[in-house]
Amino acid sequence: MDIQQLLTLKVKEAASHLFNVELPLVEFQATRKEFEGDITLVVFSMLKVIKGNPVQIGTDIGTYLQEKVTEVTCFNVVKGFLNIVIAESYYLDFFNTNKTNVTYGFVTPKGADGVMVEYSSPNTNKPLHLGHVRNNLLGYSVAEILAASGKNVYKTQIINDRGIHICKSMLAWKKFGEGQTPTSTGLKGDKLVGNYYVKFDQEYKKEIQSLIADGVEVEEAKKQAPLLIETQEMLRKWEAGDKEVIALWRMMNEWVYAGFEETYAKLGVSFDKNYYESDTYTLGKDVVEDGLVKGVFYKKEDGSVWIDLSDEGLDEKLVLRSDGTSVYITQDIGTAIQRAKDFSVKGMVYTVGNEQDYHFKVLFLILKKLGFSWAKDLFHLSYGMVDLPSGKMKSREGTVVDADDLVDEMKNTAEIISKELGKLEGYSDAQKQEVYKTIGLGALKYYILKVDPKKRILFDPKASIDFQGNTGPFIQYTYARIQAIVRKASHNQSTDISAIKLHEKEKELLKQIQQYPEIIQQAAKQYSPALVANYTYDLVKAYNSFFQNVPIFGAETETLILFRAQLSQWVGTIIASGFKLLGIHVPERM
RNA sequence: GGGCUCUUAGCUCAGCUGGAUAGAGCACCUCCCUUCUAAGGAGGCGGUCGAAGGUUCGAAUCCUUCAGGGCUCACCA
Repeated sequence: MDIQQLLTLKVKEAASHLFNVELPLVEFQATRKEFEGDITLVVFSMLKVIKGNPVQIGTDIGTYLQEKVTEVTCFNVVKGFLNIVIAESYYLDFFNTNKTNVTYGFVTPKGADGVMVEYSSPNTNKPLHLGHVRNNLLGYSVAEILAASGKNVYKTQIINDRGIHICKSMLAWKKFGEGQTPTSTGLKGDKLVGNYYVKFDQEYKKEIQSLIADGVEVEEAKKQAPLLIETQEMLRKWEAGDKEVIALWRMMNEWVYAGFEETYAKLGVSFDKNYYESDTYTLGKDVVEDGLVKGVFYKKEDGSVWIDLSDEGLDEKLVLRSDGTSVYITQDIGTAIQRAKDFSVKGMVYTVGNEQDYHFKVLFLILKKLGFSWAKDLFHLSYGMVDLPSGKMKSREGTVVDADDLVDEMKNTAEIISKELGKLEGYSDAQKQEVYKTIGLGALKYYILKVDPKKRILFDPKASIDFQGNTGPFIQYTYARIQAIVRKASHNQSTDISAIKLHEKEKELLKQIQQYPEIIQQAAKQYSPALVANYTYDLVKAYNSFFQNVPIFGAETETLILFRAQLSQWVGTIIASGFKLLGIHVPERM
């Protein structure tokens, strides 16, 4: 039990003892710097239950706490705030009992409390770009955070490997590709296929122009263009299982998967299971039948099936076309049910951009109406778009920021700065490259994850990513600095530190560390890596201030040296732990 | 037009269920490397929290209206 929990109990006890009332909630906050104290009870919020003068009430409760709680040494009351001073022995105890606990802050998963996190879910017709990068980093990090908070987590993606858009790149390759392969061109498979997707669009536009020149109306020209007709024909063949088309589709998809694997490895993300839309796109139809029987859905005269959500403030939504084929949401219904069977999970998290907010609202509602008990535990991890200074990324206009290029660029920048500073003497080239990669990726990941997922990010590839201030490298640097201390320190763990007088900066650090478990829980509850990022930053700021103002190896006594070195080491461990939750590595030197 | 969402310092962002004088970083200006890594530290400058009302002991936070930005409202995915 931490001090806040203990005090909460005792304040309730005081209220019932002194004022004969039951307190519904007790509100604490950190004491502001300008006042004496460690933790502050907000008396104002209790006035609804306890009538009287807040200063008097605060004083009465303070007196009670000082008498009954050994950790409380003294207190003061300012207006409606009761500032409580906690004994140093409490912080030293906290240090001694937790400093070597490697899973400090983590809750071990128990039982079948599983949750599935879906993220990435790319199309196989073009390479991953900046938008996917945000998606991947968010999904991966949320999965890590949920796992740390005590859940069994399964990471998945659903690969959109079929449909008219996939046929476009296939057709373009067939017509204009001249047998090019990743091996023959030296291109990554996803890049090669992406080029043909672009090629399709170019040729398609040419055909439209020439039709228009022949006097065809614009809309009509778009429909009549031979390339489009051929693509539609190809899709029909694919659905019919045409051997030649399927073989082409398999081959090109394999190229893309190899390319994606490379990018995922570069980003440091991974999945426990992949789903493929080509396997799942027929799912959900039987559920619609089921829902019809239950009266959740209804059929219109033309045979199409709908759900009426106007009671919920939404519209009517189509779930099956009049020709009996399924739409996007039909598949999602089927896939969700499939997954609930595959892994017996309680919750599912969908990492998908906020342009699909409405879709997921509808999806979750339908699943609830169909009566699935797990439907209440579904969550759409909705995030804002990543915009460029020039506006939205458009693949057709070539303004996309490619994921691979971006990572490489970050690494190069890290390399340039690192070489200027020249702190890696003695490292082999391979070790140096590893450090550059760690720093470059750290900068990118932190930059994206420190922002609240809901907010959109304006990304300026040239100016956005810094290496100073509230950045990944700043935090990594602090870690590297601490490791220098750890290397130098003696590793005697058993010195009695109970007589130490804590420095203000040390106490500050211990208070910060104490918050870590709660931060993980909050971040999990809110699905927000940003909370972890900002916490880590605050911790590092507090450490740097300590580092610069308090001598470690120059301390007066051996005990003090050891304590400070161990405290440093612990801070380092928590930095590494927090960063791991963000999917960011930390370097031993930089 | 309906729905959802965002707007905090010149720029990028914190600010958790309403709590003390709204906080960081970047940029700009001062200082600090014969001490453990200066990718650092100490300080300064900079704010009518988009606007106006309301709720109350107290509002950046909750409610209403308005302005501006984004997304969305397909028998596309």
